[in-house]
Amino acid sequence: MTTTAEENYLKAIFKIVERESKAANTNAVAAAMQTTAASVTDMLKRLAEKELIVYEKYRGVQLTASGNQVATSLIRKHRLWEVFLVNKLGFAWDEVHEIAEQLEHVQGEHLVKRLDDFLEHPQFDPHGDPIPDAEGRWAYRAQRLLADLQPGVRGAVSGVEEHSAVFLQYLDQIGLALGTEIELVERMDYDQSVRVLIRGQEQVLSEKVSRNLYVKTL
Amino acid sequence: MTTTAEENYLKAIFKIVERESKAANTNAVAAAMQTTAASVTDMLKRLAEKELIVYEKYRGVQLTASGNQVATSLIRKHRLWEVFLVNKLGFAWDEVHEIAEQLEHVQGEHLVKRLDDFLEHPQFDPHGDPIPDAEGRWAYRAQRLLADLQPGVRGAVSGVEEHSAVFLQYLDQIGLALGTEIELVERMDYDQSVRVLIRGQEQVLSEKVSRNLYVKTL
DNA sequence: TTCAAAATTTAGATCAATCTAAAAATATAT
DNA sequence: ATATATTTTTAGATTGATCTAAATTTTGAA
Repeated sequence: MTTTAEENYLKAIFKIVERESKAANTNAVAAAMQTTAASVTDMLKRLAEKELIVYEKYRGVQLTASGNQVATSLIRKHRLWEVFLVNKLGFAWDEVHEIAEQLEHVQGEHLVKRLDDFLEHPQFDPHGDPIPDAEGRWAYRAQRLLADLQPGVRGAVSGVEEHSAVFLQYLDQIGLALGTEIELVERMDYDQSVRVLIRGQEQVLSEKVSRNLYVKTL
Repeated sequence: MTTTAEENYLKAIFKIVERESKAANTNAVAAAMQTTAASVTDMLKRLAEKELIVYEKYRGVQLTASGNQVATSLIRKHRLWEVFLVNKLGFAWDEVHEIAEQLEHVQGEHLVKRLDDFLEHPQFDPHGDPIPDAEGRWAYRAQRLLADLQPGVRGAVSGVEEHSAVFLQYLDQIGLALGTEIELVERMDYDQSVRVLIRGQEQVLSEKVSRNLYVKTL
């Protein structure tokens, strides 16, 4: 069927198309896959041959229905395995990406279904990202970036935009986890940093943090 | 480090050397890996280059200390994942081999340790095979083939020699699982089939079955 | 609008893992 | 002990995934 390399390309293309709302170009895919544009062109030909993508030379690439199905299933598996690693094996949220990256390619009849049952059908992964269901449907998340909230608004941390270990560890350090209540006290005109209230404690978060933190308002 | 293909060769060599108590020859490895002797020779050169095996042309192959460590770790991971699949996800014992074959190659710091903790340090996998500990030590199993027991001896099923799905399903059908108590009533001179007592019911098992079933005598 | 810069593709290699067919080495049976 | 059979290795290809360097196409700025 599809190789691991092909699957990783499909996932990368899916994410680029989702983010940019247009066909993914070769360089964007190369950057995402940490490889060269030439390698990407080769792979795109193979994926087009298998009708997993629609590829027009020099014009970028999009997923076909079956390519989309493969990518969605991979994201589903990746996020379910992340829930397993954190909730069952006790990993921290910044430690699970690389392992889930491998686990998502494990094939086996009923494996995803049984894992999903075992985990009791989680809707979100440990970073707050939605887990598509078995039919590929996505849960809608009523959340906003901390950067977009008005002063005085309260909410609970519901996800992160950036997934780097260093950012996640920083959040740990300042006592922010999924579900933590947070109130935006004031946004500084000078540098767009924000004063927030976390467990009765006032703290200052940089604009960068506020642009990478999702909050579900209460 | 080592590729998945290399790891699978090391595991195959480990098992052949264990079974035959001598260097594994090319054809035996080819049979185990379901490939050609020529492919095996190629791979042996690469593995010898990496000092994972000791390979003398035309004289067979054995594992070095580091090759042995890799193979043992793979078997440990394979069997731990099988325990996970059966005990946690609810798979049957004849359904888990292929999936564990993939899971054993997943790399990740602390993954095996955390999985082992989560499973509460099982000593045996769902087929009764011993799981080497983190230092590569094997649990000793005081078990004998049903075929080697004397009439009148009672015991509990403790493992299988053959691992095929069809054999395991046959055992399910006749009500034999790990731990099931069984008594050898009589061995027939004619065809070495055995009359056994299982949960008060007498049944006849073929010689073939008796040669593939391990019993821990009481 | 044209031409240089940027993006992309093509050409030609390389590497791991495999194959078939042929050659060489080892084992075995008369 | 020698010839035949078996086992193993070598030679030469192939495939997927990658690379660098060169050629081509597209984009956008003067």
